[in-house]
This record gives sequence, structure tokens and C-alpha cells, in this order.
Amino acid sequence: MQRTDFSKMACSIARTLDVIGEPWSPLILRDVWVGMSRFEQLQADLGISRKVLTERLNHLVDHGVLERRPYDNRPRYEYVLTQKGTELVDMLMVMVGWGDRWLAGEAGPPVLYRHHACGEISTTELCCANCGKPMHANDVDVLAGPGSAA
Amino acid sequence: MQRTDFSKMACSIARTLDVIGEPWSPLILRDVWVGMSRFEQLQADLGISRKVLTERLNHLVDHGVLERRPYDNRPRYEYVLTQKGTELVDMLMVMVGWGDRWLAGEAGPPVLYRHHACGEISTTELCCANCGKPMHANDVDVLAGPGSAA
DNA sequence: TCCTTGAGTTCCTTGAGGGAACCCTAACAA
DNA sequence: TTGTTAGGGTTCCCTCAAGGAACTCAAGGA
Repeated sequence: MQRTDFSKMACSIARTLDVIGEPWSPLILRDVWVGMSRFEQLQADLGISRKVLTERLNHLVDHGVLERRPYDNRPRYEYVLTQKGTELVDMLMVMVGWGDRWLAGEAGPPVLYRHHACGEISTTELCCANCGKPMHANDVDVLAGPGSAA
Repeated sequence: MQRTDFSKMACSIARTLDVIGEPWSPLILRDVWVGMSRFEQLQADLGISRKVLTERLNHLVDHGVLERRPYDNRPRYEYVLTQKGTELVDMLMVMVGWGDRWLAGEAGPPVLYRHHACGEISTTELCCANCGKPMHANDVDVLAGPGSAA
């Protein structure tokens, strides 16, 4: 496929895609998040080729999203989310929200989230870190930042 | 590549990936969001192959994320975000937040957001739609929903 | 000693991405 | 009336990544 390298673009979307833009990566993170941490489990659950799973796991470990840990005297390893990886799951939660709203259909959402703070089944909402009010795509102006190319 | 079809998995992440999981799609949405709406503009800005751009745009239009609109008597078209597409940009904003925190480095974030409601440069925060408090990956229990496979 | 299990490698085939060249339509210009 | 230009794509070929199946390796256990 000889894919274009996104990592050098002056864009946080492109850079993030360079880390988890490969098709399987978000699903791997999801599985690890819900407690599926071993190679065989991931391979069986996702139906991913073992070769590609190896590549993806190495890539995620290289980028500090997952950590590879032995869990036995035998050469056995499990993959756990780092802080960096855990924060990526936030993105997955937003992704889930969109999928639930627009793609779930009659059957309803495949999973639900119970929020520890209030104990209720709830969904995520994007808010402004400054004022706390909703902050969506149409609620902002986009300005050039210090790291912009120009 | 003969990629695995995610669309039939009982998972909103997989279904969302089926719509915008291809490598270029998020970048196309980003560009359309900031006002780059024509084929030639997108092609030049992204450096994407014309063939692949055509495929991606058609895919996004087919899935109702973009709308293809004539803007001239001549056969000229522009692509604009639908409501469905605009809500996807929320996900991009979260992606940007993560990229800014973990990948931007010394140079700082390439773009900044000014929130209309408070007028300040700010970032997004994930909150609970029910109680309004922060709601991150570690703040929830994941439960099977009505649309789960089991 | 053989068997099993987890965690990968190796190898081959196929098909998607990259890239360049080409095509089509409608307005303009000469 | 015949170029010419510009936007928006097709077509073609080549390469390399995804799929898939088979193979390997190390450490226990029967």
C-alpha cells in the first residue's frame, strides 16, 4: 500500500492518525480497555491476522500507548494501557457516542456507560475546559497556534 | 489489501471506523470543516492521490457525512458537512486534544480553538451528559446495551 | 519423552494506495 | 469556429501492506 506518512504534518489529527490510524488499532485499544489483554484473546476476539496483530501491538507499544508486561515465568505477555493510551480511550468514547447516535439503528447501542460520579447510565458530552459549557464543532473559531507550519 | 469489513460488528467503534476508518477520511473532514471544500483544493492541500480522494469523497457522501453540491453552471462541485458529518468533527476535536497533549512537542499545538460562549482560547473536556462532571475512560463501567450481540 | 499452550514468525496471494497520464464538460478568448 | 483553460474526475500500472495458513520456539505438565 505504501502509505503516506502523516507523522510530519503540522496537524494533531494527522499525528494522532500516525499512532492509531491503522484500521485495527482502535479496536485493539477497545479490547485492552475492557480487559482483553493477551495476544490469543485479542486475535480470537477480533479475527485479525496474527501477523497484523503483532505489527499493531508493536507499533502501539513503540508509541507508548500500550505497555508489554510478562505475567508468568513462561514467556507470556499481556498488554496494558499506559496513561497516554488511557487518554486515547476518551476519543473512542466520543466515537462510540457518534456511532450510537447515527449507526446503531433499531437495536440500540451495543454498550452502555455507567458514570461513577453520578451512578447513572449516561453518554459523553464535549465541554469547554474553561467555562464548562458545551463546545462542539460549530461553537469555536479555529486559529493558528504556535506549532502551525506558517 | 482486502480489508476486513467492520460494518457488521456489534460495536459502535467498528461501525464508525467503517465510515471514517480509512486513513485519509479524518483529514478530509478536517479540511472541509475549515472551509476547504473543492476537489482541487483538497487534493493539493493533502497531497492525496486523485483516485483515492475520489473514492473517499464518494464513500463519505454515500454515508451521509458529506454532501456534494454544484456551485456553478459548469460541472463544478463542492463538498459540505452534513449534520452527521459535523457531529463527527467533535471526534476530531478530541483527537486534536490528545495529539496536542502527547505529540505536539516543543512547538506547541498547531491550531487553537476560541470558544464562542466564553470568548477564550480553550480545549475540549469530556463530561457526563447527565451530571456534567468529567467523564473519562476510568470514570465509567462498561455494560452490555440493548444492541449487544449477546 | 511427548504434549500443550501462549506468543509470535514465515511465506504466499491478493488487492488497495500512490502516481502519472488521460478524459470530459462548459465557459472563454481569438 | 476553433482553440484554450480549469475543475473534476478516470484509467493504468506498480508496489507493498493485509489476510491467511503453516511453522517455530520456550516452558511447564502428564
